[in-house]
Amino acid sequence: MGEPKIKDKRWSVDLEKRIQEGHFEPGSYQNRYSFDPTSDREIFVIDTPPPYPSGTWHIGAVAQYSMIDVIARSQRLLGKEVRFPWGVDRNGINIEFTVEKKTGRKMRTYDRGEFLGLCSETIEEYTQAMRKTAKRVGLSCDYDNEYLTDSPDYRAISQSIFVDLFKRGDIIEDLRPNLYDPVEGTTIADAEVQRATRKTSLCHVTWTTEENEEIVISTTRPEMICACGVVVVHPDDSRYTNYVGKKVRLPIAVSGRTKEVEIQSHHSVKMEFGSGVLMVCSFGDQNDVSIFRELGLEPYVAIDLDGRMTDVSGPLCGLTVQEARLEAISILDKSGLIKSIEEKDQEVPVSERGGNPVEIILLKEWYVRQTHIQDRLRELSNQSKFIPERNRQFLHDWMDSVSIDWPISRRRWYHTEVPIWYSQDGTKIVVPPSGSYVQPWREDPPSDSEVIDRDSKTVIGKYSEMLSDLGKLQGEEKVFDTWMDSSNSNLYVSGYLSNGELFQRAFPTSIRPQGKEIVRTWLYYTLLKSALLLDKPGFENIWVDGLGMDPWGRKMSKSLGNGIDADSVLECGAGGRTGSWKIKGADGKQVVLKANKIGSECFRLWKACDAQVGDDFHINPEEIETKYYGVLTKIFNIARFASQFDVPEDLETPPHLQPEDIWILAEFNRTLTIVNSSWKGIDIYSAAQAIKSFGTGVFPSHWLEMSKTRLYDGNLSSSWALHRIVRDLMSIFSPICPFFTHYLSSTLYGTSSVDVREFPVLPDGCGSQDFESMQCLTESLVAFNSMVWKKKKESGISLKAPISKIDLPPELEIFGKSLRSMHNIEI
RNA sequence: GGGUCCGUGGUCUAGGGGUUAUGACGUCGCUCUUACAAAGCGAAGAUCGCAGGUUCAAUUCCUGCCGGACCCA
Repeated sequence: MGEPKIKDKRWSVDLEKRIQEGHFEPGSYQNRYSFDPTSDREIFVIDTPPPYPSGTWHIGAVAQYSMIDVIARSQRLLGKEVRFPWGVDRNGINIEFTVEKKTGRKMRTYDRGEFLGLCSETIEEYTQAMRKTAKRVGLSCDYDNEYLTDSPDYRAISQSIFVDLFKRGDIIEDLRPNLYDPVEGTTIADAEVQRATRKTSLCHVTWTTEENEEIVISTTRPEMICACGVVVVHPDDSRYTNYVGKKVRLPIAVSGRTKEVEIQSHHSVKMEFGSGVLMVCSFGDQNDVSIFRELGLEPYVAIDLDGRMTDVSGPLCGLTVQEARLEAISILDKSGLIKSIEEKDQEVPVSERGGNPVEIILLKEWYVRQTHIQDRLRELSNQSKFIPERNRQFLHDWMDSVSIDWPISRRRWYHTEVPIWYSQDGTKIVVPPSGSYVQPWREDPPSDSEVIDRDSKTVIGKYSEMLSDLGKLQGEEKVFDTWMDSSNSNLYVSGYLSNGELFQRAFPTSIRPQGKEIVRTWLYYTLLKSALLLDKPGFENIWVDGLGMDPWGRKMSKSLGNGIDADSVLECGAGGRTGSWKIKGADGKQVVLKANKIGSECFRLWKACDAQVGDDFHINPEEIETKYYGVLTKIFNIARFASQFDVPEDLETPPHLQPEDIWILAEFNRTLTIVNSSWKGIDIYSAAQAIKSFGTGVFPSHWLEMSKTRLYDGNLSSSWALHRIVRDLMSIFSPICPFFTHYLSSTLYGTSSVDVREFPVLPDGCGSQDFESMQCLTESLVAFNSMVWKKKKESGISLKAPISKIDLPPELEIFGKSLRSMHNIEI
């Protein structure tokens, strides 16, 4: 016994930062956390969500990410060889928007190469900031092998997979109606469409039949009359039975098409909407598209790629959609054909990224076929374990609603290029060899490229040998949807195309951790890829967490003004600074939240203890501090207390143990069992609860108080139990609070808890044959101690004052000496 | 319109067909007892959203409703 080896009197954010500084030293960091693909240990690959660098990293996302780190560390503790990659998703329209905003110039006013340079510079700044936050929150990623989705390396894999799927016929090109954002000039996928409520005018327009009968048609889109292919009524609607089969004249002039359309019946018409008569235009909305397909009608292209009306629209030609709508109303009004106009709230589809109203336009795009494989995909996905199980439903719901193929090409720039060149006559296609990254819009194919027949998709020769047959090549200008890149992440991190031996061992990827909001995109597309390429499930486990919400239960977002930046929470308390956050409360008024100290360890502990996986979690810094900082202080001081007693030479071999110590080892053993099975089952919450309740409850309050006399007397049994428990407690706690436990275990025992690669098991000789009977005493012991404490309180005497007339329950007589000494009981 | 989750002391939360419903924060009282006052100990505080139903028994299961949140059409 002597002075405590731990000098600090309490845990602090400054101490945490000091520990962190030493932790990222080159060398020691790699030894701890790098991944050895040739290891004999069981391989555990985590398909981490590559975050998109956008300037600030959201506290909710960081909270989620810190739990992925807990998974990584706990699997290391269980002895697995863990690959915890650090990937960054850098492709996409977001960074293009950022650059446009920063420079005040639209993308298309730039030279393409110049614009890419600007994007890449800007995203690099953001990437650096993000990596810093990742380290600050303690993510034990393999930073040295960082992957970027816009690197030639990663893009080469994307392109190779594209070529592979293309050769198999799973990727096709076709002219189809597509969702299109005319403002940003690009196709978008179903999954990227959102709904927005807008005020629209519902016009009731008078049309006349060939027999000069009047019929009123209600529409919110009079500018689309030029694309009308048919007018429909409900088959059961007796008001219009007589009209079916007749022809009506279009009420606005058109050019280059028939001026009349037929009235037909269709079950999709809502009789109670407007007049109950519907005009069906090519590509007015999704329903129009399906009716056109069903009736085999000839579509009219009314809107061009710039969002302007085409020739077919006659007097509206050249106007934007918005202008054309007003002009159409004005023309109809002048002809006296507007019966009335109603202002209505309408839900309109808008693009997720740009917020622009979406049009449906006929375009030649590339598609991944997906409708044919849904049944198989469901079978395969059912082989993965979902954590929690109920979140499987999100995937099933989405799969049920998939009805068209996935358009993967985009008319943007900062993305992976579609790796295709077309021959001069358009009948042949040149594709690059596997493993190369190409930019067809500015370079020629590599010499070892292949030539493929465009229709039959068969390889017809080598590019280098067919130069003369191809004529002047035309490089594809389109790029991939970003999900086309990020949906390869599991393949990439498991060694697909880069390390066949590893891939054999590592696929299906051990776990996919992610948020529930991207089930329909990232998860779905990844599973689709794995199914198409390998006919295998993508993952063994799929861990789907909830979302970070504000303290009032609303999703954090910029527009609501209730977002919190991650760095501000992690730094709160450093240098004694108080953190302060102004956010909008539930009533729209600004609320100021304050906390004095949080840091990464407290933050991680909070997330681990406070929210079950899959549940949305409320983020309130005040609460994080008040609920969890005390827990750290408590455990810190237990270690500090222990540090004043010499560590027994051999912590592997117990001395002859006394009943008090067998009892606490029994309790600890129960905790070890729970934590072990929780880590195995990727149940962070249960592990955290078990550790917290043992470490702040029965261990310090009852055993430690009861054992002080023996410890100060140099009793070996008690000091062995104390140190063995503290040491192993640090190990099992290290996945949640790595810096905290690293510091304590290194200081006390000379070995770090974060280096433990085997889950602790109590050695023989701990009296395990008595564990069961000892555990039965816990309840009685706790009750007895409380009774004495209460009695002293009621008598108004201090806890160390002597007390008499206290009888021990007979079953506690084996702890008699300790209890009498603890409470100063006089006989 | 569909799906998922949630409604338990002032606040947050655990649980789950059966005698006094878990824990934390806050509140109040006491205590600086050789780890810990950025702490400890103790106390008060809940008819478990509402209405039906199943049952000997419901806060727990079922149905409906009300309220909140998220996802989707």
